[in-house]
Formats: sequence, C-alpha cells, structure tokens
Amino acid sequence: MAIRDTARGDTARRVTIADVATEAGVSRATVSRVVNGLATVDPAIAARVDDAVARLGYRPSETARNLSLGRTNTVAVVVPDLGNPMFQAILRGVTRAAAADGYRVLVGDTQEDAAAEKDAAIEARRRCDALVLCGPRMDDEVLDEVLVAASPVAVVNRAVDEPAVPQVAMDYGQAIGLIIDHLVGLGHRHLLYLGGPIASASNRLRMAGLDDAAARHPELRIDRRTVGSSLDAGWASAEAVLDSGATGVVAYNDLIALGLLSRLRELDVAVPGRLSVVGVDDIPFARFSTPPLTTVHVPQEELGVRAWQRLFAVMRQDGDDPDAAADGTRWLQGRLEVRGSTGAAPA
Amino acid sequence: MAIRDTARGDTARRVTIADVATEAGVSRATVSRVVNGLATVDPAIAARVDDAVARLGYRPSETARNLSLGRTNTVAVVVPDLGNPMFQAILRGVTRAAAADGYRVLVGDTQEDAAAEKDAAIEARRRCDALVLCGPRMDDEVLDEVLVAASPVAVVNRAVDEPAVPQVAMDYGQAIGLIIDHLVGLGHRHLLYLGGPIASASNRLRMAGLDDAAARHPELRIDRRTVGSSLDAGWASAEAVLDSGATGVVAYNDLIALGLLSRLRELDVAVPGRLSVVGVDDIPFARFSTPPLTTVHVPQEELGVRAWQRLFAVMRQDGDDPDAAADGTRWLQGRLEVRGSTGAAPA
DNA sequence: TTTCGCTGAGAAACCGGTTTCTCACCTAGA
DNA sequence: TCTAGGTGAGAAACCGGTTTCTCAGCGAAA
Repeated sequence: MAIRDTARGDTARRVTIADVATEAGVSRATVSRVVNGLATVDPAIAARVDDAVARLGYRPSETARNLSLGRTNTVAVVVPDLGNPMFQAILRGVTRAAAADGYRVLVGDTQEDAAAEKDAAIEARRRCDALVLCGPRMDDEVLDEVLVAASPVAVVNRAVDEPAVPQVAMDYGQAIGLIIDHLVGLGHRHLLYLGGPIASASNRLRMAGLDDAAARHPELRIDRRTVGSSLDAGWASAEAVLDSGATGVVAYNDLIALGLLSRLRELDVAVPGRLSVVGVDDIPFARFSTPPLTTVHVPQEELGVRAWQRLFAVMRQDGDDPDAAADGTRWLQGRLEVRGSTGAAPA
Repeated sequence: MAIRDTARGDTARRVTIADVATEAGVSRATVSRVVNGLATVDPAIAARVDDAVARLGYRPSETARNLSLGRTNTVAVVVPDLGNPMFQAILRGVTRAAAADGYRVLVGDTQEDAAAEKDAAIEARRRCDALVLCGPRMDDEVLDEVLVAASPVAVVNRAVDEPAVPQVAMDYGQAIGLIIDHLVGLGHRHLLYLGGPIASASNRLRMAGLDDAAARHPELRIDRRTVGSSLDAGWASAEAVLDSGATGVVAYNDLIALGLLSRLRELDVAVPGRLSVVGVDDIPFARFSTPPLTTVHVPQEELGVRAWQRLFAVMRQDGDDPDAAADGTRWLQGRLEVRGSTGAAPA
C-alpha cells in the first residue's frame, strides 16, 4: 500500500542538501544560502535551486540545523502534574506565546515527585534552548542548582532570590486578602482556611496572606486545616468544616471549594445561608456550580504567556544585560468574583 | 552573580567529547564507547574516562547525538485545543507512556484551526521521530497526505481506512447505545440529543450510535440539535431543551450536560423528576454536580497510552512488517455510570 | 619459534546542515 | 589599458557526536 511503499523502497533515503546541490549544479553552500533567503545569490541561480528543491521535495533536516546553529528553537516546560488544570493552563499559555516567536514546546511531567524534578528539568533542558519551571516542589538548594545548570530558566509561581532569573507568580497573598475582606464585610467573624499541599510555595503565599488579613482584622478568628488540592479532598472535609463552627470557608483552590459544596448539598447545609464558601482560581466550573462559586479570578494562561515573554527577552540579549530584561518576580494580581456561594453571616 | 558568571565568562564554552578525550588521554571514539557503556573498552581506560567526565562535568550534546544517530527520541503530539480536558488527558497519557520508553513529547496546539493542522503536524514531525494526531479536524484527503508525509503517525479518535496506521479511538457509538438503553429502560420515549462540533469525527460516531439505537427502539423519538461542546453551550441550550418536550437529554459531552444542569437549577426544573440528563466522558466534575451526573466513563488517558504503545511498536519494527504491530483501529469501550441525574420518565 | 586470529583502541569518515575563507571575475577609476 | 575594489560562488572547516575501518599487540596453536 501507498504508505508503506514511501516509507521503504530502494529510493527511500531522505533528500539532503547535497542532492539538491547536485540537481541544481551548484554547491551545498549556495543551496543553503538560497533556502535561507540570503540575498547574496544570483537570481538565476536561486531560481535553479528553488526549482530543484521543489522537484526533489527537499526539506532541510531540523536536526542538522540544530547542531550547526547551536540552537533548537524549542523550550522545555516542566510541570509537577499534567492533570492539574492550573498547569494545563500555564502550559497552554507558554505553548501559544512561544509559537508566536517560532518556538516549540517540549513537555515534562514529574507526576508530583519532587525528587524527580531536578533530573527531569536538566534532561529536558539538554535538548532545548531554555526551560520553564512551573511550581517546582524541590527545595531551595536544589532549585538553585537547577537554575545554574539549566540556564536560561524562567520560574512560574515560585519566587527565587535571584534578580536575573525571569519569574512570574500569582500574588496569592493578595487574593486571600480580597477574600477575607469580602467575608468580613459580610459580617463573618470566624473563618476556616482549607489548606493545600504543604510543599507548595503557593500555599505558603496564601498562609502569609492569612497572616496579613488577621493583622488587619484583630476581631477575626481564622482556623487552618490542611486538606489537599482535589475535589475529593474538599468533599471529604465537610464534616470537619461543620464541626469547626466557622461561618465562612476559604479554600486553597476551586477544586476543594467545589468538592465541599457538593458534599454540603448532600448534607442539606444551606450555602450561603448557614455557611459561605470561597475558592481561588476561577476555573470554568466555578460559574456553574450550585450555588455559583465566589472566587478570585486568576489569569492562569497569562502566567504562561508572561513567563515565555520574559524568558525570551533574556534569551535574545544573552550575554548583554540580563537584568534589563528580567527584573525579578512580576506578581500578577487577582480579581474577586462575587457569586452565590457567599452571603451575610448567620445571626 | 553566580548564575551570570557561569553563563558567560571566558571559559564558558561547553565541554565537548574532545575535551574529555584530551583530559583522559584517549581518542574521542573511546570516550563515546565508555559513555555509552560498550563493553569493548579496557577497564583501566574506562575508569580514566569516567574520571575525566566527572572532573569536567561532561554531558553529551543531545543535538549532536540526534544528528549522528538519526533519531531524536522525541514524539510530537498535535491537538486541536490544549484547553479541552479531553486532549489534556490524551496528552498526559502519551507523555507518561512515552517517558517510560525513554521518549519526550513535543506539543503542538492548532487552536481549533483545521487549516493549520497540516503544516503544524508536518513541521512538528520534522524535529521528532513520530507523530500522534489527536482528533484531527482536517478532511480525509489532507489527512491522507499527512499520514504519508509524517509517517510514522498514530491517530487518536478518528478512524482512517489504512490498516498500517496505528489507531485508537473511543467507541462513542457504543457509549450512546448504553445511554439510550438506560433511558429507555427508565421509560423515556422522547429524547433530545445535544450535538457537538459538526466537523468532529467523534460527533459523527455518536450520531451513528443514535441511528443504531433508534433502529433497536422503534417506539422511540430522538430529536437532534447542534449546540457545541462547552459549559456555556450547555447552559444556553436550556430553553430549547424545555421547548422540545423531551423527557431525557443526551449531551455530546459532560461539559454540555453540566452547563445544562446548572441552568436547569436556576430555572427550578427538577432533575431527574421532570428531565433526565446524561453526559459522555465522566470528567472528574461529573461526580460533584447537583445532582451527580449520569454519564459514560471514557478512559481518556488510556487513549494516549495506547496510541503511544501502538506507535512505538510500529517504530521498533520499522521496515519489517508494520501490519503485525498495527492492526487498524482499536476501539475502546465505555462504561455507563448511573448517578443522580437520570430517573424514571415523568408520567 | 613462527604464524594465525582475536582483542581493543585510534584514525577517519559520516550525519546534514551553516559559515568562514578563498579566489575568479567583473566593473569602475586612473 | 591597467589596477584596485567589490561581488558572488565554491572549497573546506565546523557543529559534536557515532561508527566503520585499520592496525598494533597479544595469546594460542602448530
């Protein structure tokens, strides 16, 4: 059949630049010049070459160019979990932004194994020109090593104390502040925070936001409890939430909040009548729950886009003045989306 | 600062195999042999080389190996939309399965632009050893060209009439059959199908499933309506659903079903009392809606895993007997998950 | 002791491009 | 008319590995 024949056969060998050169009666150098549009070639000869290229169906070997040019036009993106909507959005952002600059994306998924991150990052970087590290779980010392070994690296959602490294992170502290102020404004005086993974830097940011808010509202009581980051974790936390006596719940993310909402409905707990619930992220489903979830909108895809843009800026002026392009972390701000899951505190 | 110094400086040049050879006092060939673990080297010399490698921090250039070996250990995955949970799951499956075989994944996102798919696929393939095409929107003739130009290619969720091409697809026709039988069993006699994108092959499979089911149940009336594939599309279809007079709704996917459920709650329509709603896919949220969504479980990540496995099988015996490894489409079967959104038809 | 065969390491070719270097040729100025 | 300068194309080096080819040196068999 057709497909197999082209894949094998005696003339199956790939068409190289030498074939084109022979066909057009010129040198390989000239073919290279024509293919790359260098103006220094006689139009008549260029036409001959173009002709030969078309006749033979020549496509330059990307691999050979990579070696010759010392550049792959590829960027590696390493995420802890490809199943997490957050990282999917970041990946999408990087992919689209990089495509606009002629770069492809190589993905690596460490499946939440912090120990595997270092090797995965360095390995991926070896076949790419740069690296985007998303929400790395590794500890600071290891991260520093990776930043050196895999440079240039952009880091998403984790601040590192290195101004030359392009960074973008969501300001989860600010997001938590918005939420707390909203709930306090509704009369709530006893809140419960359902926390995410301990190792997660973004959870630490949220905790710091809680501290700030607590300082602003001395009359407020904020309990904390670590539950995880999934729908199931939120679902399973319902009993503990009810036992706590809090009138408002601040969840680490929308998944937890939505899982909790689902369970509260099963238990016939009125939301927001008896309990107000807030999430973080504003994933698409947040608008469609019952009741619709009050949350903080996080521009996740934007994180990826920004990360790429700042990384690309560093790559372009490599050796010049990296600091001019990368001036430390750029914090993205959230926006409170008030929906049906929050209301006045019960009397 | 440290990071910038390593990136530049006079000794910034990358360590090559020649450096190691000099340092160890051997030839480059020998270094290559040692690094690749070819047993044909004297242990004492091998030790000297290993030593030099460690001292210099040598890491072979992936790019150079790619050229030399004529192989990149990379597979391209092209999807219509990285924002779609379905394709995310497939991507995750391919990524993890390929990683187990020592392959990395390069992602391409065509943003639902069918015209861009051909170039994207061929371009991505040029820097990879193989290609996985997910739910391609291009028409048959173009697809055939791509299959030839980018071989080896695996196709997911679209059947092509070419037995040598490894294929995996969800049997959406069977899935629809399960749903219809379920609803008929509950006494429903008038159903409405909320259809997905016209260009989508998987929508055509569902339609064929409807035809089969209609043939099995002559007393049954099935209306059809095209709405799209998003939460919003489902939400917006509620009025039309109510107007139709159907007692059961079969949605193209869970997103539509969940969007519809959300709107029905707002309109105070009892589910399943007045209307039963069913989705397809069993995305994580399906279990957490109110009421929980009856749907067909689709092993999405499995699609990616299978696609890779069959593609890899073809790659290994390239030139031998492709047909032995790839025997046409393998259809994955769904499993009905009965939850709270379906019940007896109203009297 | 001589010869044959085997082992193991280096020389060199190769993968398929890009780019520097070199030089023939053409034109313009003296 | 002769020469300096400029243009454009080919030869060759290069990117950094792998692999074939070659041959020195050794042990075993005659």
